[in-house]
Amino acid sequence: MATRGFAGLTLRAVAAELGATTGLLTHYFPTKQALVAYALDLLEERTLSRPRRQSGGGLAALRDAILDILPLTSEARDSNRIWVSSWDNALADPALSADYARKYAEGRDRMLQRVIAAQEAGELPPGEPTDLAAGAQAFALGLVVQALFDPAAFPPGRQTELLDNYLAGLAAGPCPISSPDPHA
Amino acid sequence: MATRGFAGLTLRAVAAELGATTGLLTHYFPTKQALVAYALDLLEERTLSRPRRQSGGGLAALRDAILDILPLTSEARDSNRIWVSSWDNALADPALSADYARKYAEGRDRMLQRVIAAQEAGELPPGEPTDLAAGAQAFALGLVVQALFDPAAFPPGRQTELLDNYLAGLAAGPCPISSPDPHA
DNA sequence: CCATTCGCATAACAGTTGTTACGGCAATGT
DNA sequence: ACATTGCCGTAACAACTGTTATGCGAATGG
Repeated sequence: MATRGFAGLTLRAVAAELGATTGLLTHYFPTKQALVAYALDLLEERTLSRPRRQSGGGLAALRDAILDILPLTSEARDSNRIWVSSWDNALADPALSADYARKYAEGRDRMLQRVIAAQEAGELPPGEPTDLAAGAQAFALGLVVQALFDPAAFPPGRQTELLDNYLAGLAAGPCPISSPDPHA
Repeated sequence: MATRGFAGLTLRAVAAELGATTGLLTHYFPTKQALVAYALDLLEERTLSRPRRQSGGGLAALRDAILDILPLTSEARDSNRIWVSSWDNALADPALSADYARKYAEGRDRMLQRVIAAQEAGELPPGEPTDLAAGAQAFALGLVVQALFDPAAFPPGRQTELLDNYLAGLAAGPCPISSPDPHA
């Protein structure tokens, strides 16, 4: 199921996996889209309510948030696999696209709170925190994609190494260099 | 085509877009997978041979490389849209997955060369350049995904702003903090 | 203990998919 | 001018899709 791709996700396949038939599925879901929507909601809820890392406040909390996203375990890999596969379907439907946009905006908000906390703790230099939050989520998402396609090149240790390097750069870095001013 | 998703990419739809029928397609391609493989190869070649930004060496070159990836124009948005949509199909086939892994490894190599050049020019602090390259591509990929789902929140100006902030952090930052040494 | 309702399997349905076979039409070579 | 070749449209094919209709068996309620 997590290995056959979104295109191979057919009602009969799901029913077979459940040891049931299509009758059950059509009895509980009016349409297939409703089923996949429910399944993805369930996946999101499950991963969100999964025991989260909580090794500290400030920068460590930001690190934890990203670690909770990365495919470091086989379970997390499957989740990300399904999620990435669902992007095709989501991009084809404007309503679903808006839903996904909202989800990622919420993700950035979660990052934002931790970025602000880290800044207040002095672990991150000042600077527009929303930019840092968006950048952190971009880093996480991009690393997820690369790790999914090349698990051998991105074992858990490598992923955390890259993350720690990224965070170290953030901590030492971003003096707010305003973009070159055309008129001056 | 770029808007109907990968699942809606049917032989008859492609033929209709071409003003032809399925006979033409089956005459030139033994199977559908061969067609999409050719189409994606063509897309890759076209975007790779597209006029690339070249505003300078070192860090500016790295910036250019990422700008060439981001969906800053409608054309680039369509390319990225198709590319992201193809991930579902690619993840379902191990051989295709390996192909994609190779492609992204090549992308990291392109980043790597520019990272090294920037380091030699003193525009980036020393540190493992392969890590920076992987991080830069992760940042680019993740920003692509977020921008595709929420174009309103990530207009071109916002994307370049985030990129410049990221690069500024890189330039000021990464003093090579080795990860905590267990035995010492 | 019987009537009723509900849950779900069975089966049929129309539509679409990739693929294959066939035939005509135009270009080409002699 | 004629035969031949290859291009490609037409149409058929089997397989499979989501969805709908039907019916049986068990649980439920009086």
